[in-house]
Amino acid sequence: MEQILRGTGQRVTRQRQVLLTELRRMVTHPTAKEIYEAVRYHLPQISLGTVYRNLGVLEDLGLLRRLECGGISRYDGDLHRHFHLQCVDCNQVYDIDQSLVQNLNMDLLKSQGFELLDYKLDFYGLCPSCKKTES
Amino acid sequence: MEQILRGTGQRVTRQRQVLLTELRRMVTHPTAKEIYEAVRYHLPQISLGTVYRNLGVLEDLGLLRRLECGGISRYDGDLHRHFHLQCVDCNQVYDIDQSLVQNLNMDLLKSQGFELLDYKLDFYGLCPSCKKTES
DNA sequence: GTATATGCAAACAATTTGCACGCCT
DNA sequence: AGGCGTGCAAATTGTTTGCATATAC
Repeated sequence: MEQILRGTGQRVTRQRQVLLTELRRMVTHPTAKEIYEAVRYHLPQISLGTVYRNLGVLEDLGLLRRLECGGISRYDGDLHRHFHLQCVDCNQVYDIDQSLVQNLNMDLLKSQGFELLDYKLDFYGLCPSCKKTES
Repeated sequence: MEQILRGTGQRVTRQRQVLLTELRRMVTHPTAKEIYEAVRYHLPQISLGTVYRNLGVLEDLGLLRRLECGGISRYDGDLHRHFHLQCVDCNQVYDIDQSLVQNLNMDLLKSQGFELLDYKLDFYGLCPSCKKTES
């Protein structure tokens, strides 16, 4: 992270270091406020505005990913390509390994004149525990 | 639409009829406010609150789909299965035919205990016109 | 006639922003 | 030393909600 920040003329601050460290530790796809709470444990003076600003900076640099979950943003520090399943009952977000989806043929799109930069594949359904409760 | 509404004990109002008709006519994946403007042309007294309420109702009934685009919702009246490409430059949303993505193997997920209800595949990149301007 | 839907406006919640001060380089 | 980053609080924006009235059934 430090090299990437410095490479773009931006500064390595304690707030950014702690934020990314905490996000990478969390496996729950936290919201901005949840990240704020986690970071505040180490930096009691940090503000929510700084969290939002730095989430934006780190997202632009590709150091984290933002998920759109029912109108609010959640964040993911795991950069290895994978998908998500959001439970429509408890709203928890689960990781789905990319290998479950085969033959995503990206090249075809480029032939239509689009410059393809990224993609997101999201599933919606019931997680095993909610599925049990439903019945 | 009328049968589906009545089937769930809900009423067929002029607001709902015009809203869905207008949305189906629009090919631009409009926001709630854009839909409000279009509908207001026919129903000058309609309120934005009613538009939001009815977008929710019609979405729950599966009569339209909601897209999450950079923190705000856009709506799609085209129910045939297709994907979207959002231009990261002009933010326009383009339709991508499902046939461009082959072998999306949904069955594998179910074997892990999830009840799979829906999925969304979204691409991000540059549309042909923005791609030209960039270079 | 009765319950649901509407219009209006206020409330809400997530996110952004302006500004004076602080800290990274 | 200089400028980017921060904390704080206020502003903004998309969306939701309470309530009295209107309307579909």
